[in-house]
Amino acid sequence: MPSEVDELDSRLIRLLATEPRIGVLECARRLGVARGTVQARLDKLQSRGVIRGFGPEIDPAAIGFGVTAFVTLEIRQSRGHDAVARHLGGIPEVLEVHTITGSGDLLCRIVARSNADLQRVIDGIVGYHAIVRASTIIALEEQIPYRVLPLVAAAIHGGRPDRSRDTPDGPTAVS
Amino acid sequence: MPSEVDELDSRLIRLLATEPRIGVLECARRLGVARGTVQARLDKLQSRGVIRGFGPEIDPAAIGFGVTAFVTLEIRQSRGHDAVARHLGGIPEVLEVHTITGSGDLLCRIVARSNADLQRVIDGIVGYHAIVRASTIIALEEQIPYRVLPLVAAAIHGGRPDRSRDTPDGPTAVS
DNA sequence: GGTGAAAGGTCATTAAG
DNA sequence: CTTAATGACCTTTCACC
Repeated sequence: MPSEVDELDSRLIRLLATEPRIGVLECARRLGVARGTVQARLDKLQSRGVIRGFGPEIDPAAIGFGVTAFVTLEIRQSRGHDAVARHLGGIPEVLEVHTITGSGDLLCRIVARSNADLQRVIDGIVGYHAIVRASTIIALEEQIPYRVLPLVAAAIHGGRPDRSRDTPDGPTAVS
Repeated sequence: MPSEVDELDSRLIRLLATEPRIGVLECARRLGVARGTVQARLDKLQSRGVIRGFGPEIDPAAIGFGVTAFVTLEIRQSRGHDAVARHLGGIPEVLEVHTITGSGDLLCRIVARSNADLQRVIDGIVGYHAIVRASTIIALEEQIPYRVLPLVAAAIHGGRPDRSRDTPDGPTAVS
Protein backbone atom coordinates (compact mmCIF):
# COMPACT_ATOMS: atom_id res chain seq x y z
CA MET A 1 0.00 0.00 0.00
CA PRO A 2 1.76 3.12 -1.22
CA SER A 3 -0.61 5.27 0.78
CA GLU A 4 0.28 8.82 1.73
CA VAL A 5 0.02 11.70 -0.65
CA ASP A 6 2.49 13.31 -2.98
CA GLU A 7 2.85 16.94 -3.78
CA LEU A 8 0.30 16.99 -6.57
CA ASP A 9 -2.27 15.32 -4.32
CA SER A 10 -1.56 17.86 -1.66
CA ARG A 11 -1.90 20.80 -4.02
CA LEU A 12 -5.10 19.33 -5.42
CA ILE A 13 -6.63 18.91 -1.98
CA ARG A 14 -5.71 22.40 -0.94
CA LEU A 15 -7.06 23.82 -4.18
CA LEU A 16 -10.35 22.04 -3.70
CA ALA A 17 -10.50 23.19 -0.12
CA THR A 18 -9.97 26.79 -1.11
CA GLU A 19 -12.44 26.82 -3.98
CA PRO A 20 -14.69 23.82 -3.66
CA ARG A 21 -17.03 24.68 -6.48
CA ILE A 22 -14.48 24.56 -9.28
CA GLY A 23 -14.57 21.57 -11.58
CA VAL A 24 -12.00 19.09 -12.72
CA LEU A 25 -11.10 21.12 -15.78
CA GLU A 26 -10.45 24.22 -13.75
CA CYS A 27 -8.30 22.23 -11.33
CA ALA A 28 -6.25 20.90 -14.19
CA ARG A 29 -5.65 24.41 -15.50
CA ARG A 30 -4.53 25.76 -12.16
CA LEU A 31 -2.33 22.82 -11.35
CA GLY A 32 -0.79 22.81 -14.80
CA VAL A 33 -1.56 19.17 -15.51
CA ALA A 34 -3.84 17.28 -17.85
CA ARG A 35 -7.46 16.99 -16.83
CA GLY A 36 -7.25 13.18 -16.92
CA THR A 37 -4.52 13.35 -14.35
CA VAL A 38 -6.68 15.36 -11.98
CA GLN A 39 -9.59 13.00 -12.40
CA ALA A 40 -7.41 9.96 -11.81
CA ARG A 41 -5.91 11.54 -8.70
CA LEU A 42 -9.31 12.42 -7.35
CA ASP A 43 -10.62 8.91 -7.91
CA LYS A 44 -7.61 7.41 -6.20
CA LEU A 45 -7.80 9.79 -3.26
CA GLN A 46 -11.43 8.92 -2.75
CA SER A 47 -11.01 5.18 -3.13
CA ARG A 48 -8.06 5.27 -0.74
CA GLY A 49 -10.24 7.06 1.79
CA VAL A 50 -8.09 10.16 1.93
CA ILE A 51 -11.02 12.19 0.71
CA ARG A 52 -14.06 10.96 2.58
CA GLY A 53 -16.49 13.10 0.66
CA PHE A 54 -17.55 16.56 -0.27
CA GLY A 55 -20.42 16.98 2.10
CA PRO A 56 -21.35 20.46 3.27
CA GLU A 57 -19.65 21.56 6.48
CA ILE A 58 -22.32 22.58 8.94
CA ASP A 59 -21.68 25.01 11.77
CA PRO A 60 -23.69 23.83 14.78
CA ALA A 61 -23.56 27.33 16.26
CA ALA A 62 -25.32 28.72 13.19
CA ILE A 63 -28.29 26.43 13.69
CA GLY A 64 -28.72 27.37 17.30
CA PHE A 65 -26.28 25.10 19.10
CA GLY A 66 -23.77 27.63 20.29
CA VAL A 67 -22.47 25.74 23.30
CA THR A 68 -19.83 23.05 22.86
CA ALA A 69 -18.65 20.76 25.61
CA PHE A 70 -16.45 17.74 26.08
CA VAL A 71 -17.76 15.05 28.37
CA THR A 72 -15.61 12.30 29.82
CA LEU A 73 -17.59 9.23 30.78
CA GLU A 74 -16.74 6.40 33.10
CA ILE A 75 -18.38 3.11 32.28
CA ARG A 76 -19.45 0.52 34.82
CA GLN A 77 -17.44 -2.27 33.27
CA SER A 78 -14.56 -2.22 30.90
CA ARG A 79 -16.75 -3.87 28.30
CA GLY A 80 -20.10 -2.47 27.35
CA HIS A 81 -18.53 0.36 25.37
CA ASP A 82 -20.55 -0.58 22.35
CA ALA A 83 -23.85 -0.51 24.17
CA VAL A 84 -23.08 2.92 25.56
CA ALA A 85 -21.98 4.08 22.13
CA ARG A 86 -25.30 2.94 20.75
CA HIS A 87 -27.08 4.90 23.43
CA LEU A 88 -25.02 7.98 22.67
CA GLY A 89 -25.63 7.51 18.98
CA GLY A 90 -29.30 8.13 19.59
CA ILE A 91 -28.64 11.61 20.94
CA PRO A 92 -28.30 14.15 18.10
CA GLU A 93 -26.34 16.57 20.27
CA VAL A 94 -23.57 14.00 20.62
CA LEU A 95 -21.32 14.84 17.69
CA GLU A 96 -18.41 12.56 18.34
CA VAL A 97 -17.33 9.77 20.69
CA HIS A 98 -13.92 8.22 21.29
CA THR A 99 -12.72 5.55 23.63
CA ILE A 100 -9.72 6.90 25.45
CA THR A 101 -6.81 6.10 27.68
CA GLY A 102 -6.56 7.43 31.19
CA SER A 103 -9.03 7.67 34.00
CA GLY A 104 -12.06 8.02 31.75
CA ASP A 105 -13.47 5.54 29.28
CA LEU A 106 -15.20 7.64 26.68
CA LEU A 107 -14.76 11.17 25.46
CA CYS A 108 -17.76 12.84 23.83
CA ARG A 109 -18.09 16.10 22.03
CA ILE A 110 -21.53 17.51 22.53
CA VAL A 111 -23.39 20.70 21.70
CA ALA A 112 -26.38 22.46 23.22
CA ARG A 113 -28.49 25.56 22.65
CA SER A 114 -27.38 27.18 25.91
CA ASN A 115 -25.79 26.33 29.20
CA ALA A 116 -29.22 25.51 30.57
CA ASP A 117 -29.86 23.30 27.57
CA LEU A 118 -26.52 21.65 28.19
CA GLN A 119 -27.92 20.26 31.40
CA ARG A 120 -30.72 18.60 29.46
CA VAL A 121 -28.26 17.03 27.02
CA ILE A 122 -26.03 15.77 29.81
CA ASP A 123 -29.01 14.34 31.63
CA GLY A 124 -29.88 12.48 28.46
CA ILE A 125 -26.38 11.07 28.35
CA VAL A 126 -25.99 10.01 31.96
CA GLY A 127 -29.46 8.57 32.16
CA TYR A 128 -28.10 5.20 31.26
CA HIS A 129 -27.34 2.47 33.71
CA ALA A 130 -23.83 1.66 32.55
CA ILE A 131 -22.57 5.21 32.97
CA VAL A 132 -20.99 5.71 36.37
CA ARG A 133 -19.70 9.24 36.17
CA ALA A 134 -19.61 12.15 33.76
CA SER A 135 -17.14 15.00 33.83
CA THR A 136 -18.00 17.97 31.67
CA ILE A 137 -15.70 20.59 30.27
CA ILE A 138 -17.18 23.51 28.42
CA ALA A 139 -15.41 24.91 25.39
CA LEU A 140 -15.31 28.66 25.81
CA GLU A 141 -13.63 29.83 22.66
CA GLU A 142 -12.50 28.10 19.51
CA GLN A 143 -8.91 29.25 19.36
CA ILE A 144 -8.18 27.09 16.34
CA PRO A 145 -11.18 25.77 14.44
CA TYR A 146 -10.83 22.28 13.06
CA ARG A 147 -8.39 22.22 10.18
CA VAL A 148 -6.44 19.64 8.23
CA LEU A 149 -4.89 21.65 5.43
CA PRO A 150 -1.64 22.39 7.24
CA LEU A 151 -1.37 18.68 7.91
CA VAL A 152 -1.98 17.86 4.28
CA ALA A 153 0.73 20.30 3.34
CA ALA A 154 3.09 18.68 5.83
CA ALA A 155 2.28 15.11 4.89
CA ILE A 156 3.82 15.09 1.45
CA HIS A 157 5.71 11.88 0.86
CA GLY A 158 6.63 12.30 -2.75
CA GLY A 159 9.21 15.00 -2.82
CA ARG A 160 12.01 15.67 -0.36
CA PRO A 161 11.97 13.60 2.86
CA ASP A 162 9.80 16.10 4.52
CA ARG A 163 11.15 19.52 5.09
CA SER A 164 7.58 20.58 4.37
CA ARG A 165 7.33 20.46 8.15
CA ASP A 166 8.97 23.86 8.03
CA THR A 167 6.11 25.50 6.13
CA PRO A 168 2.92 24.56 7.95
CA ASP A 169 0.56 26.12 5.47
CA GLY A 170 2.99 27.72 3.14
CA PRO A 171 2.26 28.65 -0.44
CA THR A 172 3.12 25.91 -2.85
CA ALA A 173 4.37 28.41 -5.36
CA VAL A 174 1.66 27.48 -7.79
CA SER A 175 2.19 28.84 -11.27
CA MET B 1 -32.22 37.37 13.13
CA PRO B 2 -34.56 34.53 12.13
CA SER B 3 -31.64 32.13 12.02
CA GLU B 4 -32.19 28.42 12.44
CA VAL B 5 -33.26 26.19 9.62
CA ASP B 6 -36.64 25.07 8.40
CA GLU B 7 -37.59 21.71 7.06
CA LEU B 8 -36.60 22.39 3.47
CA ASP B 9 -33.18 23.59 4.58
CA SER B 10 -32.77 20.48 6.63
CA ARG B 11 -33.76 18.19 3.80
CA LEU B 12 -31.47 20.04 1.44
CA ILE B 13 -28.51 19.74 3.78
CA ARG B 14 -29.09 16.08 4.35
CA LEU B 15 -29.50 15.47 0.64
CA LEU B 16 -26.23 17.20 -0.11
CA ALA B 17 -24.53 15.31 2.66
CA THR B 18 -25.74 11.99 1.31
CA GLU B 19 -24.90 12.66 -2.31
CA PRO B 20 -22.51 15.58 -2.47
CA ARG B 21 -21.84 15.41 -6.17
CA ILE B 22 -25.36 16.08 -7.34
CA GLY B 23 -26.02 19.54 -8.66
CA VAL B 24 -28.57 22.18 -7.92
CA LEU B 25 -30.88 20.95 -10.64
CA GLU B 26 -30.86 17.42 -9.31
CA CYS B 27 -31.53 18.69 -5.80
CA ALA B 28 -34.50 20.65 -7.05
CA ARG B 29 -35.90 17.55 -8.69
CA ARG B 30 -35.52 15.38 -5.62
CA LEU B 31 -36.88 17.96 -3.23
CA GLY B 32 -39.79 18.75 -5.50
CA VAL B 33 -39.11 22.48 -5.66
CA ALA B 34 -37.91 24.90 -8.30
CA ARG B 35 -34.27 25.23 -9.11
CA GLY B 36 -34.20 28.88 -8.08
CA THR B 37 -35.53 27.95 -4.69
CA VAL B 38 -32.72 25.52 -4.07
CA GLN B 39 -30.21 28.05 -5.24
CA ALA B 40 -31.66 30.77 -3.02
CA ARG B 41 -31.70 28.45 -0.01
CA LEU B 42 -28.12 27.42 -0.62
CA ASP B 43 -26.98 31.02 -0.91
CA LYS B 44 -28.75 31.96 2.28
CA LEU B 45 -27.43 28.97 4.18
CA GLN B 46 -23.92 29.88 3.16
CA SER B 47 -24.23 33.59 3.87
CA ARG B 48 -25.74 32.82 7.26
CA GLY B 49 -22.78 30.60 7.98
CA VAL B 50 -24.82 27.44 8.40
CA ILE B 51 -22.92 25.89 5.53
CA ARG B 52 -19.30 26.82 5.95
CA GLY B 53 -18.20 25.30 2.69
CA PHE B 54 -17.97 22.22 0.57
CA GLY B 55 -14.35 21.45 1.06
CA PRO B 56 -13.18 17.85 0.80
CA GLU B 57 -13.23 15.98 4.09
CA ILE B 58 -9.77 14.60 4.68
CA ASP B 59 -9.12 11.57 6.85
CA PRO B 60 -5.86 12.17 8.72
CA ALA B 61 -5.47 8.44 9.25
CA ALA B 62 -5.47 7.89 5.49
CA ILE B 63 -2.48 10.19 5.03
CA GLY B 64 -0.43 8.49 7.67
CA PHE B 65 -1.60 10.15 10.88
CA GLY B 66 -3.34 7.27 12.51
CA VAL B 67 -2.94 8.37 16.11
CA THR B 68 -5.30 10.92 17.61
CA ALA B 69 -4.88 12.46 21.03
CA PHE B 70 -6.39 15.18 23.17
CA VAL B 71 -3.98 17.36 25.08
CA THR B 72 -5.00 19.58 27.95
CA LEU B 73 -2.64 22.46 28.50
CA GLU B 74 -2.09 24.66 31.51
CA ILE B 75 -0.86 28.14 30.76
CA ARG B 76 1.44 30.14 32.98
CA GLN B 77 -0.88 33.08 33.27
CA SER B 78 -4.54 33.37 32.65
CA ARG B 79 -3.81 35.70 29.77
CA GLY B 80 -1.43 34.77 27.01
CA HIS B 81 -3.90 32.37 25.48
CA ASP B 82 -3.56 34.07 22.15
CA ALA B 83 0.20 33.81 22.08
CA VAL B 84 0.00 30.12 22.87
CA ALA B 85 -2.68 29.67 20.23
CA ARG B 86 -0.39 31.29 17.71
CA HIS B 87 2.36 28.88 18.69
CA LEU B 88 0.00 25.93 18.34
CA GLY B 89 -1.22 27.25 15.02
CA GLY B 90 2.24 26.74 13.64
CA ILE B 91 2.12 23.01 14.33
CA PRO B 92 0.31 21.17 11.52
CA GLU B 93 -0.49 18.20 13.74
CA VAL B 94 -2.61 20.44 15.96
CA LEU B 95 -6.02 20.14 14.35
CA GLU B 96 -8.13 22.04 16.82
CA VAL B 97 -7.77 24.16 19.96
CA HIS B 98 -10.36 25.35 22.46
CA THR B 99 -10.12 27.35 25.61
CA ILE B 100 -11.95 25.46 28.30
CA THR B 101 -13.39 25.57 31.77
CA GLY B 102 -11.97 23.47 34.57
CA SER B 103 -8.47 22.75 35.69
CA GLY B 104 -6.94 23.09 32.24
CA ASP B 105 -6.75 26.14 30.05
CA LEU B 106 -6.61 24.79 26.54
CA LEU B 107 -7.79 21.59 24.93
CA CYS B 108 -6.06 20.52 21.72
CA ARG B 109 -6.84 17.75 19.31
CA ILE B 110 -3.66 16.48 17.75
CA VAL B 111 -2.62 13.67 15.45
CA ALA B 112 0.63 11.81 14.92
CA ARG B 113 2.04 9.06 12.73
CA SER B 114 2.54 6.69 15.65
CA ASN B 115 2.79 6.69 19.39
CA ALA B 116 6.48 7.39 19.08
CA ASP B 117 5.73 10.24 16.74
CA LEU B 118 3.18 11.51 19.24
CA GLN B 119 6.04 12.22 21.59
CA ARG B 120 7.65 14.44 18.96
CA VAL B 121 4.41 16.36 18.44
CA ILE B 122 3.88 16.83 22.16
CA ASP B 123 7.46 18.00 22.57
CA GLY B 124 6.77 20.55 19.89
CA ILE B 125 3.75 21.74 21.80
CA VAL B 126 5.22 21.96 25.29
CA GLY B 127 8.46 23.50 24.10
CA TYR B 128 7.01 26.91 24.75
CA HIS B 129 7.71 28.95 27.82
CA ALA B 130 4.11 29.80 28.69
CA ILE B 131 3.01 26.18 28.85
CA VAL B 132 3.26 24.83 32.37
CA ARG B 133 1.83 21.37 32.04
CA ALA B 134 0.40 19.08 29.39
CA SER B 135 -1.88 16.15 30.01
CA THR B 136 -2.35 13.79 27.09
CA ILE B 137 -5.21 11.42 26.44
CA ILE B 138 -4.97 9.06 23.49
CA ALA B 139 -8.07 8.28 21.47
CA LEU B 140 -8.18 4.54 21.01
CA GLU B 141 -11.23 4.00 18.89
CA GLU B 142 -13.63 6.32 17.14
CA GLN B 143 -16.93 5.03 18.51
CA ILE B 144 -18.89 7.76 16.78
CA PRO B 145 -17.12 9.64 14.00
CA TYR B 146 -17.88 13.33 13.80
CA ARG B 147 -21.40 13.88 12.55
CA VAL B 148 -23.90 16.71 12.41
CA LEU B 149 -26.72 15.29 10.32
CA PRO B 150 -28.77 14.02 13.26
CA LEU B 151 -28.43 17.46 14.77
CA VAL B 152 -29.58 19.12 11.57
CA ALA B 153 -32.57 16.82 11.51
CA ALA B 154 -33.37 17.72 15.11
CA ALA B 155 -32.86 21.45 14.70
CA ILE B 156 -35.81 22.19 12.45
CA HIS B 157 -37.51 25.37 13.54
CA GLY B 158 -40.06 25.69 10.80
CA GLY B 159 -42.67 23.12 11.56
CA ARG B 160 -44.04 22.22 14.97
CA PRO B 161 -42.48 23.95 18.02
CA ASP B 162 -39.91 21.28 18.33
CA ARG B 163 -41.05 17.86 19.15
CA SER B 164 -38.21 16.87 16.83
CA ARG B 165 -36.37 16.49 20.10
CA ASP B 166 -38.28 13.26 20.51
CA THR B 167 -36.95 11.68 17.34
CA PRO B 168 -33.19 12.10 17.43
CA ASP B 169 -32.49 10.90 13.93
CA GLY B 170 -35.98 10.18 12.84
CA PRO B 171 -37.10 10.01 9.26
CA THR B 172 -38.52 13.27 8.03
CA ALA B 173 -40.96 11.41 5.87
CA VAL B 174 -39.34 12.70 2.73
CA SER B 175 -41.49 12.16 -0.33
C1' DG C 1 -11.72 17.37 -29.67
C1' DG C 2 -16.80 17.65 -30.19
C1' DT C 3 -21.41 17.48 -28.08
C1' DG C 4 -25.14 17.14 -24.93
C1' DA C 5 -26.13 18.85 -20.46
C1' DA C 6 -25.90 21.10 -16.72
C1' DA C 7 -24.68 25.60 -13.77
C1' DG C 8 -25.38 30.38 -12.85
C1' DG C 9 -27.50 34.70 -13.70
C1' DT C 10 -31.55 37.52 -14.49
C1' DC C 11 -36.45 38.45 -14.87
C1' DA C 12 -41.67 38.73 -14.61
C1' DT C 13 -45.32 36.56 -12.48
C1' DT C 14 -47.67 34.71 -8.62
C1' DA C 15 -48.48 33.51 -3.86
C1' DA C 16 -48.22 34.17 1.00
C1' DG C 17 -46.53 36.47 5.38
C1' DC D 1 -45.92 45.66 1.28
C1' DT D 2 -42.24 42.62 1.86
C1' DT D 3 -40.50 38.15 1.19
C1' DA D 4 -40.29 33.98 -1.21
C1' DA D 5 -41.21 30.57 -4.85
C1' DT D 6 -41.80 29.55 -9.68
C1' DG D 7 -40.85 28.83 -14.55
C1' DA D 8 -38.51 30.84 -18.38
C1' DC D 9 -34.94 32.88 -20.71
C1' DC D 10 -29.88 33.23 -21.54
C1' DT D 11 -24.59 32.37 -21.82
C1' DT D 12 -20.76 29.97 -20.15
C1' DT D 13 -18.70 25.95 -18.66
C1' DC D 14 -18.12 21.31 -17.72
C1' DA D 15 -18.26 16.12 -18.11
C1' DC D 16 -18.47 12.35 -20.94
C1' DC D 17 -17.58 9.84 -25.10
